[in-house]
Amino acid sequence: MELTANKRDNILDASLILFAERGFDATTVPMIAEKAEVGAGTIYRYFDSKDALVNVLFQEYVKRFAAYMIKDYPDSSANPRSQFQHIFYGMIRFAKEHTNALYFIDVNCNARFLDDKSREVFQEMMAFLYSFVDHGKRQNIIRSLPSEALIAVVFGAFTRIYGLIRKGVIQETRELLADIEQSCWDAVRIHSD
Amino acid sequence: MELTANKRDNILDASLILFAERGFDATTVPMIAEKAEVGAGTIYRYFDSKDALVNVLFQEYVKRFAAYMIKDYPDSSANPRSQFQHIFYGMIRFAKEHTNALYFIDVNCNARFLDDKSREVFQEMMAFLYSFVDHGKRQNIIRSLPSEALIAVVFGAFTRIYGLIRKGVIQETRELLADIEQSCWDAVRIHSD
DNA sequence: CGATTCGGAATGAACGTTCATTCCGGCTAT
DNA sequence: ATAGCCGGAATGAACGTTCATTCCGAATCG
Repeated sequence: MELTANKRDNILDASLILFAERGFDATTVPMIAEKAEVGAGTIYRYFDSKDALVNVLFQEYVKRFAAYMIKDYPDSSANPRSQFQHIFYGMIRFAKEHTNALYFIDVNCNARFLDDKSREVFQEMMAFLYSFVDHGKRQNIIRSLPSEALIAVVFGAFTRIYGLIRKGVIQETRELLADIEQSCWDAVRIHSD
Repeated sequence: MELTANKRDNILDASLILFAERGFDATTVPMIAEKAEVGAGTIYRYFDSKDALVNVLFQEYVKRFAAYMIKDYPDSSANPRSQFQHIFYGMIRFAKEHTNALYFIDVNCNARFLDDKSREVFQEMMAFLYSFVDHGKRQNIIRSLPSEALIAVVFGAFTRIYGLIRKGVIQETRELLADIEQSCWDAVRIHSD
């Protein structure tokens, strides 16, 4: 039982690293098998196909990502500034622990191989972000731009930064992250000056 | 001669669309041939390999992108605010005319299939942006974050926005673009309030 | 308690398919 | 007429997937 669960996890872990490093199409099943230290056929004991595998992986991590942001989220009586901070630090915690997963989600969230379930799980996560943005816009604290655009700005900036951290170009320090958070907030908030 | 140049261009145009839509690995040479309305073998009359083709395409468009930003760039006596605006509107002009190319460059600027020349051309473009950021930091107008991070924030936000425009999720209006420009500037500048 | 049987998990060689690339017969333009 | 460009069938490598076989621990029997 232990070993069984372990192999499945080994396959998922190996896939995530390879998909993040090389992309889905450039990763072959034998590559995954080698990294997971299982036979190529074993992968098909746990997953119907390479496509099914990537979808399981995607859904798994999108759900976790959403959980990081939603956990202890200040309710709608809280001010947008602290809600933003909560979401952003949730993203940071996820990114710290699952840097490859963040990159994998980011690159593949519109990929052609995603099935309906994967798209649905992703949209659920986005719906949460829309509700936050709309709340802030109603209070005249967040810029009145399309919600998609505001989310794109923050998400784009954030994933890029973690791309640089992933590659070792910049160091992930508390100060840097605090500054980036402020920078992203300044991008979406309405300014008085 | 006319026809010859035309075929080469057809191949490049078809490749750009397909690489942007499906990605490099999921685009086959016969697909390119069909879209370009040439035989598969003809592609190899103009390019050594699929890899060589994608590198030519990448370098071509990175150079054009850089040209859009650098043309009429205000010299270092100008203030960073107007320099930023110039760069940003250069990016917008490029993105408007070559939306697929922007997406293609963005997604593939770290791809494993890029050769030394492609990386060099890309780095040249980045060097220009570094010099702008450093200039602004020295004048205490731009946040003292790593230049890579500041560029990533703006670039990440910008390419995401054009991703949405490309997909038709949001409309590309003069007002939206002006707001996004302001939003990105607010992300990198030092605030007085 | 050791020997034997058993069943499902694991394997990797082999399969059909599809890829990037080559090659050559025919077509075009002069 | 013919030189050279062109197209698409041919090719071999590599892909995702399958399946006959091996392996291994638990259950059963003597």
